[in-house]
Amino acid sequence: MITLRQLRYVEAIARLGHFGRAAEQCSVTQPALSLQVKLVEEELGVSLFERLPRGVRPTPEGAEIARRAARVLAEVRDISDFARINREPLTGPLNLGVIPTVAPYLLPPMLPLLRARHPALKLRVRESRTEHLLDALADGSLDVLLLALPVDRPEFETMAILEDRFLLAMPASRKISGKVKATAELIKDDRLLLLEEGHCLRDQALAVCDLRESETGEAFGASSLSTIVQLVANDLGLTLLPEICLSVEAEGRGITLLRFADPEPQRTLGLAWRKSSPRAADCLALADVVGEVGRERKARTV
Amino acid sequence: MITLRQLRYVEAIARLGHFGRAAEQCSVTQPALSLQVKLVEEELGVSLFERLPRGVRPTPEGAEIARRAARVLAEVRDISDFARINREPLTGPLNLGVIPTVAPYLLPPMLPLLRARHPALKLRVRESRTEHLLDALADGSLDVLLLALPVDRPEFETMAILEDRFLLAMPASRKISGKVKATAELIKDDRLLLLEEGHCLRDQALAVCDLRESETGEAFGASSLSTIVQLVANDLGLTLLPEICLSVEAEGRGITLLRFADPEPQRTLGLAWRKSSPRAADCLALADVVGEVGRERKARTV
DNA sequence: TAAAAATACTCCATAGGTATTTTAT
DNA sequence: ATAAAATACCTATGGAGTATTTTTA
Repeated sequence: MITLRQLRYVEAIARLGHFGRAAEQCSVTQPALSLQVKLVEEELGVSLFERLPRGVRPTPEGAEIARRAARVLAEVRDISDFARINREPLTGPLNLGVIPTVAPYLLPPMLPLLRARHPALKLRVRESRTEHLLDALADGSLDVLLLALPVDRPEFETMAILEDRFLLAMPASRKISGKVKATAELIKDDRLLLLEEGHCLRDQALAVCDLRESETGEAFGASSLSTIVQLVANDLGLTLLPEICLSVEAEGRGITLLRFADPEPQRTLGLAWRKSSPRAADCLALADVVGEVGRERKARTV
Repeated sequence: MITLRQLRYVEAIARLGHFGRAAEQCSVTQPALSLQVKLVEEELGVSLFERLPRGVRPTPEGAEIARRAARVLAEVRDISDFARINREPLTGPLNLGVIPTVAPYLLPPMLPLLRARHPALKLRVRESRTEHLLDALADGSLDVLLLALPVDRPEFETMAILEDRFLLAMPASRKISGKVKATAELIKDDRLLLLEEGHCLRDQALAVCDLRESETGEAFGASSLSTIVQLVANDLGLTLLPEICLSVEAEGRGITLLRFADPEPQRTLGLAWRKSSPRAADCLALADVVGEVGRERKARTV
């Protein structure tokens, strides 16, 4: 019967192409590896490695078996992680991905709070656009994402945390009664400033204004909301801002904000993780922190 | 470090709810199991089972870990299977699913051929409609399907084997010049007889005639092509027949067949299997047999 | 109190280590 | 000729068995 130890050895040898180095990485001697590999080859009745004078090369079957072994080993690691995470949520390394239209506004208050509540957490943050984050989540280089829902990949679990309303930002120079509500028509008569393509916020803003990508004309594509706010302040157009960014981007910047009439357009922020992830408990704990910070941020600005 | 043996024990105990019976199934003594479970619980720091006076119940964490263990064990079994299948394709048990509009025509010639070429193969066949077959393939109760492509599930690998043209079947009483070609219009003026809902052939026939499901009127839903052929022979309507069925269903039955004009409508028959299946080599060997039988059957009839 | 799991203790199979030989270019 | 894998042989860990005790509704 095959053992996990044997799969570890086979995987390491396939990866390194060398019994000696694999032995070192597995913290055993080379003969120990040789023996186990021999046993596996006998048990399975296939030759796993082609022995060359300067190392080994996996046979086609060996390569496939090593790939499968790697999957098995990862899942076994997941079992240990699952147990540890359930024992003590938010400890150890956690790779978090955040979209650029959320990171600058929610991370600053989140990080100290996480540090205080979960001192054993080693958070590693990556900021990137939705599409890249989803790919990284799928291949395991990220554990959990903070982004705008919905996410259409069925292999991911998601959890909505926060409704983030959109407000219309216009130059402060325009005199508007405090009672006026924003509408899509108001925007169509002016120039809508957007983030560059690939930002989900761009697509959401277009949807709010009921515009297709093709109708945007020569719309400038900014790479950050601060840039856009500067442009708006200088009367170069209008934009939509999510409320979580207001305290950072809108105060004292020479812009006026207008709430939309009900139903107010909004995006839903939440977490996403692999359904098979052992860190579901972590995600729930993280969701608490995100929700807390988000609510506090909203309260401050609307 | 956790071992596969421990995962086997944990999985068996969770499944049976009883150390003693699990020990029996694992062919070890109960104390051996108890010890290994204890080691796992210590290593993971989680209690896996709630000990009751008449057996045990998995804790929530224990249940999740047992589920993951079952996955790991299945994948390890896959590794062994993969090796065995590569050593000797088409040996051992293989669960094949076939759609009802293919099974009666390709299986009869396939089975003796498989028996002759792969005497060690223990083929188990299930005949059902596409949807059920796909579900069974997904949950592992079938290993490979013989059906009409395409299949839209990304977790399955498919391989096209055979183009199976459709011919128009009409009552022999109608006098038609041998030169006339069938067209969709010819069918619309008459009554199209179809299989009951759920058969992919029904949908394909509707597509050929450019009809929606809603336009079929009170179309009778037959459960087999032979029934339909009888109806056609008695001048109750027309139907489309795939060429692989002709030698069985069309000879001496009082119907006339009409080829379609180019491009002739057709369905593509092929195999589907889980991408992760260890039996890809089996599938290729099986594809050879299907292709051979299919070509021979077509040659006989067109 | 009775069924079932845990413990105590012994044994042995097997993984691993050291020293050495064989292999392949 | 040389790097690297295979083999020989010994050691020791840990998994399994038998007998027995403890646990819990």
